[in-house]
Amino acid sequence: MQHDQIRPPRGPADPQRRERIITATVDVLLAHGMEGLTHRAVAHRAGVPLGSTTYYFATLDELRHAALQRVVGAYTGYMHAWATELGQPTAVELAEAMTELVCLAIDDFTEHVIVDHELSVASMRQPRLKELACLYSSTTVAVLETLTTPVKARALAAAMDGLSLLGLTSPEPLPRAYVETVFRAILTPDAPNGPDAPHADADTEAP
Amino acid sequence: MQHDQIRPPRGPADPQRRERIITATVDVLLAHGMEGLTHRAVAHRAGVPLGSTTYYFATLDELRHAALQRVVGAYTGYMHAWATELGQPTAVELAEAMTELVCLAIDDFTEHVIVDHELSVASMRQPRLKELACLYSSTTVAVLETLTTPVKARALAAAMDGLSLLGLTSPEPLPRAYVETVFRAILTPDAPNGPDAPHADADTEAP
DNA sequence: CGGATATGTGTACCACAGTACAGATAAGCG
DNA sequence: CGCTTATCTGTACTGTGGTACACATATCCG
Repeated sequence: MQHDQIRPPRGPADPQRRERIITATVDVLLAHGMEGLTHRAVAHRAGVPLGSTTYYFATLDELRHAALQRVVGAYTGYMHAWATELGQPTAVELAEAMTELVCLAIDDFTEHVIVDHELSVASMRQPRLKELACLYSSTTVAVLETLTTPVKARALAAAMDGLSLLGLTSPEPLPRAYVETVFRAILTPDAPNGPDAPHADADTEAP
Repeated sequence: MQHDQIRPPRGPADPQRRERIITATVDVLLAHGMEGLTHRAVAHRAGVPLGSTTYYFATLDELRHAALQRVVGAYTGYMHAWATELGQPTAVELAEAMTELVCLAIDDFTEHVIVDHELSVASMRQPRLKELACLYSSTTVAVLETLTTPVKARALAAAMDGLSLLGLTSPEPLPRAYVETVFRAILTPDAPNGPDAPHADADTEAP
């Protein structure tokens, strides 16, 4: 406190250490979920001493929050890019794209989606997580609203969450046709499709 | 082992003790979630000594499983009764009934629904819970299939899960109109409703 | 009624994990 | 080059919680 120092008193030896800790935290979350997130697991993963994790983040809550922020950020970024690439799809195209999206999420981004759901559920009992969970859910609706009408966007968003939940819950993989019929039911009027008569391959029993 | 005893060697002093422990476990789950489920909390709640909880259930997993079974059972029972009472609704009636159902779930059965979601999410990392989580999700679809076409039933089920997730996640209560438009989007063809032009009051921003 | 056996419980052990903090280390300055 | 000060880390403390298990208690049979 001598010279009214304004700049940070000293630069840290490894300026990326904080970042690496967050990254490691995300990795631990993906691998073991909220339940498995511990200071020690993060420290091990990041290759830093245990003390570092509490040095850069006062409490485990803070650390978790920082990591979840990054996860949600990845989601919002991904979704915006996805929508941009889609342009102005027709109803059928959108149904197809959403099917692709959900199947990809379940198959290739399993851990990410699981963490997203864990965040949502955790936010139900921990108000401190509400904000992030809301950002997540509102992003979906906001992005879909650029592709269809507001009402359908809501329905699609809800269905998307429900389907990914189902896909990750059921032991067998969710049939692609199953997913697609749901989105078509929302996006295309009954008439063109036949009054709901299911496609031959779309009638697989719900797992 | 003297007389080849076949009947259970002796009746327990309090034959309802086991049941009371399960009930207490459910209560703890409702109040504090999976995270907060501990032997001690259950014992306290049930008014039994700590040892009892491990006496009747070898492990915490077992206890949790028994309690979740009861929660899911309550859900399936409720849903079947709900569908029975509905009879053969029109599309509009069904949309209304589902709106009522979701709003009621969020407002009056909050803790129950939260536990349901906790079960679903937990089952993603714990295969031992898959079976129960599946029973839960498949019940919804099965019940709805008695009220509408299979494809719409799936869409409704997915949307229902997504909406309750959203309702429990968002800080402000989910507007009733918001919920209803989603179900109407699935259940009623575009034409009669106007091509998706939202109702005046149904356009509340997503929370 | 007394002993044998099933039934139930209080206590203690152990592992895990969040966090505090005394010290170690390194950077700047005179 | 040594002192001061900020930066970092190893270790230890503490609370929590699952589970084991030695004892207590109750039932039944002879």
